[in-house]
Amino acid sequence: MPAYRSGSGNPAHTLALLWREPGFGQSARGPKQGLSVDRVVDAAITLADTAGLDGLSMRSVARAVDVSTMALYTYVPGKAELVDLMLDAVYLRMERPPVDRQSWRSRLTAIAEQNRALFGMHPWIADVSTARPPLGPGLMAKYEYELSAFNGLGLDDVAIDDALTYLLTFVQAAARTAISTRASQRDSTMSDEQWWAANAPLLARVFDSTAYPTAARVGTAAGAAHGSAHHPDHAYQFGLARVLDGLAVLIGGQQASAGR
Amino acid sequence: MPAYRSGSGNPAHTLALLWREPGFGQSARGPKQGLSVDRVVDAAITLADTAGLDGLSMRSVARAVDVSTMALYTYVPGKAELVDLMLDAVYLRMERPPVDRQSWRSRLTAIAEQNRALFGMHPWIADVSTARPPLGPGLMAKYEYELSAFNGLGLDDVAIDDALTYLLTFVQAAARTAISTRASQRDSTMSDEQWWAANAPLLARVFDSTAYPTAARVGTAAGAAHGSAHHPDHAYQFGLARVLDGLAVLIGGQQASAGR
DNA sequence: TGGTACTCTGTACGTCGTATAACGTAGGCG
DNA sequence: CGCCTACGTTATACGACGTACAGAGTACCA
Repeated sequence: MPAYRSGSGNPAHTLALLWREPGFGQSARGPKQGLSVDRVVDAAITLADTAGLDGLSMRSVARAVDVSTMALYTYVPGKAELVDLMLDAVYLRMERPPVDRQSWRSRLTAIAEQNRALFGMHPWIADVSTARPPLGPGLMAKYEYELSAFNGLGLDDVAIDDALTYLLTFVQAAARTAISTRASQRDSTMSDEQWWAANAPLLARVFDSTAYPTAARVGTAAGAAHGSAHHPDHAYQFGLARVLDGLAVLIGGQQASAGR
Repeated sequence: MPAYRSGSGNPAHTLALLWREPGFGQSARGPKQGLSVDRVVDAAITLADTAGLDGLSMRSVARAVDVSTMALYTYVPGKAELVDLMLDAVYLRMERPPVDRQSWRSRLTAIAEQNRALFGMHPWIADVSTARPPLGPGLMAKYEYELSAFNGLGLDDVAIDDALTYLLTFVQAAARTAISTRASQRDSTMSDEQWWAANAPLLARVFDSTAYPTAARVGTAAGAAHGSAHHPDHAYQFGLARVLDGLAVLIGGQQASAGR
């Protein structure tokens, strides 16, 4: 899929749109606009939530808000900028409960969970390019909030940014796995278990398990341990524990919670 | 971009293709095939390396091997399966130097570096869905090899699989960031620094830095520390250190290497 | 020496983002 | 009060995409 994300277009225009600068929604002369940027963005988010970024087409958005396709281009310069606006909009709407929890582990776990929930509601986010993020009010609020979870840990500003980036990168990666697992099941009429089951006998014929003894042993063990169904969830839980343990070493002092 | 990856088609057919089962390249009757699956796959890899998965079209592959577009479909059932074959092919060709290094940290670092190099040579891999991997000889060899780095650490089979998955997921996520940063720079005529510079004054007008004090402070510090806000290389180094520290806790005994 | 199973080609369909031009509307100015 | 003009909106069109389908040509087997 094309890496839909602006950076492309005029940064000034995109920024003005993100912050809903006046002078972009209305001009003196001519007919009034029948819609608003927000209506368009909301419709697009709703569509993308069920169809994904590729299923999201300018035509489908136009149909949803009941205008011709090209009318959208008076609200938004193009699909890349629309995605920017969608992303900032969902960022802005995230819940941000107070972060006064005792331990930093529970604070960071909460941040991770909130982001995981976001990917759950809006799977298309996982496909949005992360370079050159939309510098809108949503991203700012999210960044400000998440940084606050790192207060009082003795990290300097640069380390705080690094640590947050690390945490969020992990959540995004885990979410991508979960999403693509779901997507595979959805558009193949075959469940994951059925797929592995369908492959097993053929694989047995073609695959010399003496040639790859460790792979055969570990793969079998891993497959048996979790029916391959909850695999993404398990990977998230395992990974988050590791991420926190890794950060614990950076933060120092705290004793890590071992065990799997 | 559509999530090009099979699982879709007939698993039997895909598997047979992956293992180059005889009976798929040649049939008794009719004209001989002028090409081979390998020629098609190689051409596709070369194209994807420079144009990405979206720039890779069946038409362009056909042009590269000098046949009509539809002739490809006698070698490969469709683009999804072609991508499966490409992925397994580059896996198979990875270097696998002996892993007898002393410390497990250097072993895992080597695995990470090899995968990072793979993403560097074949950026399109980062866009390939990870669910339902191509169960071909390349993946098997890679899996077998990478598992061997976890020998003798006292982890059980399930934990080994979890740990490897965790490591590889991290490398992929870091690679994605690096790749999309490069991509942004490539197709926007504006360097990352220029883009941030272009945004800075506009942002200053629209962004109330008293409303987001932490974000302003940390963002500035991070931006100053390394020339722009997103530094894929730094994020990789920072992240890998954290990943290893996190696994150290799991493995136990070893003292973690603190410090950033 | 057919017949037939196969390879390969060209055309066509429906999708996409968006450029372009035509049309309609309504406010500001004479 | 009425025209001009800037702007919203629409329909059409272009070139890309993956691939279904029908036809043409080829070489083995009976």
